[in-house]
Amino acid sequence: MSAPIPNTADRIVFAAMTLFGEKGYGSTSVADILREADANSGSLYHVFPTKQDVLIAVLRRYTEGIEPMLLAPAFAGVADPIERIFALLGFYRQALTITDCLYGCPIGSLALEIHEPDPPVRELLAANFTAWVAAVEACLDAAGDRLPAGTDRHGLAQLVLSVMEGGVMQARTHRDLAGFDAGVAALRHYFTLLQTMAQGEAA
Amino acid sequence: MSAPIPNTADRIVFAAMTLFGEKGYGSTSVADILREADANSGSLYHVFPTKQDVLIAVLRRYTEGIEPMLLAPAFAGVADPIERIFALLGFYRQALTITDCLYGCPIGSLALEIHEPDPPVRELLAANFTAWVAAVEACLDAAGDRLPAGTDRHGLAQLVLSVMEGGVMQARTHRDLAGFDAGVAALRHYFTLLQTMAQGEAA
DNA sequence: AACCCTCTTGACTGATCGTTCAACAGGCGA
DNA sequence: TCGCCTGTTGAACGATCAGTCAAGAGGGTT
Repeated sequence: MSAPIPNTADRIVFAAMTLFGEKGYGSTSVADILREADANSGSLYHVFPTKQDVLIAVLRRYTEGIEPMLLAPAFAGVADPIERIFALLGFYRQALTITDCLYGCPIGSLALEIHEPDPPVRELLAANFTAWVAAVEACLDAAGDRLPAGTDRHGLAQLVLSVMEGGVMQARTHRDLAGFDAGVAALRHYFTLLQTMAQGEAA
Repeated sequence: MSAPIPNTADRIVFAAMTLFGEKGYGSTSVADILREADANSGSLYHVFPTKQDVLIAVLRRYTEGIEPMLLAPAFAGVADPIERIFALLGFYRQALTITDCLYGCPIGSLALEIHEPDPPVRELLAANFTAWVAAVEACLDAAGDRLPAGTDRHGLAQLVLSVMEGGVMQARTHRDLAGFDAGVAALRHYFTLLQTMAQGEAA
């Protein structure tokens, strides 16, 4: 378990992940990636046919990282499934706080930046959203009959994603967390009403 | 009222508005704009010091266009203030439908693409969001006591913006309206619950 | 006519872009 | 020791980028 020395390919992917998150895909040059990864262009093109293949590797790593890097830390110490959803939202809030409202969700940024993405890129972006929504939906399932019977849990999970992405967008644009917080507060209120409804059903 | 012949500056702004919406700011070259506007580089740089000033002009035009180009047509024939909000969301849905889920909200796309925008750009993006939220908030105000007393109308309007932007993002990424529709349906349900609450208060 | 001013033309610049490639380094099996 | 393979080096390439500029067109004023 000693610290593994990252090989060139891993350093490149990590550097690209950082830079794509900070500056976006189009505004990050291959030269930027090489500088950040301390590598040469030949090494990059020995592993990745094109810059887009670096993006694909980055998106794959994001997909793999959802569970260990995002859900696990966000859910740590939170047992209640509905509170887990808000803990997840709190995780993004923290990222915004730390970076002065600059860094939000890299998948959302890339999804809107890449306007006509090649099929593999679009599918990976979609897969990231799907996995995120599935994680929230699993929390809703775990909440069992605390939600009204017949609740569209998948649709509700998609609403949670919209609240997160829309909140990040507003926070970044206004350099102010208010828009993010307002969305989360309204969502919280909606969940309260849903749980009240479910209690009424039980009686 | 005969059709005015657009001058070069207007043609450039219109071309840039189209292209920034289709391909984004970074992926649109000045040469693209000149081709679309049928103009020469000297003409553009005679009017606009830099490419960013073209973006600023585009964002100004978007701000001016919110009322006549967005709200007026979306609200046409819809008197009920709460239905107006959903008519506005329907307007974006229509844009997604027409363009096969490619074209969403240009302001949202630009807001996430421009990562460290110069102050004037960021302020114009923020002004667009502010005006949009204010329009929704005005509908909520017009709904009067159909919403519970003490409702945070500004925060609720920000939620509506998040639902729109998050829905557009999901629709574009999945090339499928389902994520957009699910968010709107959940929002509709939340509004129904709020109105039920308000009726209970009245009794 | 002479002058001025606004706007247009389009070739041009230097920088930067993504990408290529011949040369080379080092470990490993024969 | 030899060849082989994986991976590295960094100069170089053509394309494209945002931006420049000297020249001129066209209309209004004197």
